[in-house]
Formats: sequence, structure tokens, C-alpha cells
Amino acid sequence: MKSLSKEFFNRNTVRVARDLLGKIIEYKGASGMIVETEAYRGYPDEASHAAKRTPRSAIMFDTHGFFYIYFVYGSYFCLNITTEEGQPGAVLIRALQPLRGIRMMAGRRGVKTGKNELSRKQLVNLASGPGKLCQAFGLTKALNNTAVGGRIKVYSSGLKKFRVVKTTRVGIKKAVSLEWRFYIKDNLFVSRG
DNA sequence: TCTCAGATCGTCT
DNA sequence: GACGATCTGAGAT
Repeated sequence: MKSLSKEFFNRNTVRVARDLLGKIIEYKGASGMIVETEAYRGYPDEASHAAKRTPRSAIMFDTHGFFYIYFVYGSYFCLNITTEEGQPGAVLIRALQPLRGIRMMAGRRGVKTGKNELSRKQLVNLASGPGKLCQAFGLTKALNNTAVGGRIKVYSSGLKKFRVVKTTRVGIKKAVSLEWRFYIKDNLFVSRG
């Protein structure tokens, strides 16, 4: 299967966030379907990394179709894909539905499986959050600034029939923030954050 | 040098 | 569901 082209990401960030739902991410034999995304653009979204150019966030200003992976809260990584040329932006991948390499993911997440299948709750918990999915897939800052289709692939699954929920929140945190979050309705694997 | 973070998990109610 | 502890690094001053 062919990875999405770089041009797929050279569009309005909110549109890309919506269109990434249902796509497949694959890395080192593990794969999962994207079920939740969040769009981040530049000013006036002051809470976004794209609001201000810093050495860390420069990738959001300079590229599209590249992975932006940053470290948060001293423990976790967040996976983003940069978008739209000429405008800082990125889409945060918030949750994945695990498809392949589930035992591997469980191992990385410290889930004890033994010989039994994972319980439904354990399976849902593998990648139902930005930090969890990076841990499950073994994604770290070492993969920051790599192109989509390189070490990490993003495929179209062909899945089209699902209902999308769009949420917009204004004024979260201390800063003025616009937030566009999309998730596949009724999907068990979306995060609750 | 200092502050605080786009999250997670365990505990409590 | 609510809340607190966690703990490293980026960015501000």
C-alpha cells in the first residue's frame, strides 16, 4: 500500500485533521487506525505551539507532511503531522484503534497479557490518548522531523463509512485557544480527555 | 534559574 | 467522575 503523499498535508489544517480519520499509521510492524485528531494552527490560537516560532516549533512553520514529536509532562511524547505551507500548523494524533502488533504494543505499555487475549478494556487502553499511542508504537523524539512515508507510514484504509464528530472549544487554559477536535463517533478507542 | 506543560495513572468518593 | 502526584525539558526571564 502506498503512503499518503506530502501534498495531502499541504491543505487547510482543520481539513487535514478531519481527513486523517480512518487512515492507518504503521511503524515497525505495528499499525492502527486514526480515530481522533486535533488541529492546531497559528495566531490567534495562543495555546498552540504554532502561535510562536521557537527552535522546537519551527518545523510547524517550515514544513508540511513531516512528523513533529514533542515531549510533555516529563514522561510522554505527542505525535503531530505538520500541515499547510505558508501557515504554521499541525494535526495532533490523539487516539488510534490498534490493528496489528497488538502484543508488541501491550508489551511497550506494560500490559501483562500472559497467554490470554487482551481484555476489551486493556485493548481500548493501548492507544486511546496522545501519550499512550506514542508509547504503544515506540515513537520517540528520535523520529521527530522525519517525513510521512519514511520510517512511519500513513495509509488510506479505504474506510469511508463512519460518522465524524467535530468539537470546537474557545478559551481553554490561560491563553485564547481555538481547538478543532475530530473523532469517529461511537468508536471505543477515542480518548476521553 | 524558574515555571509549567496539548498527559497518564492511581486513588478516592 | 474528580483530583492529585508524577518528573523532564522547552521556553521565558
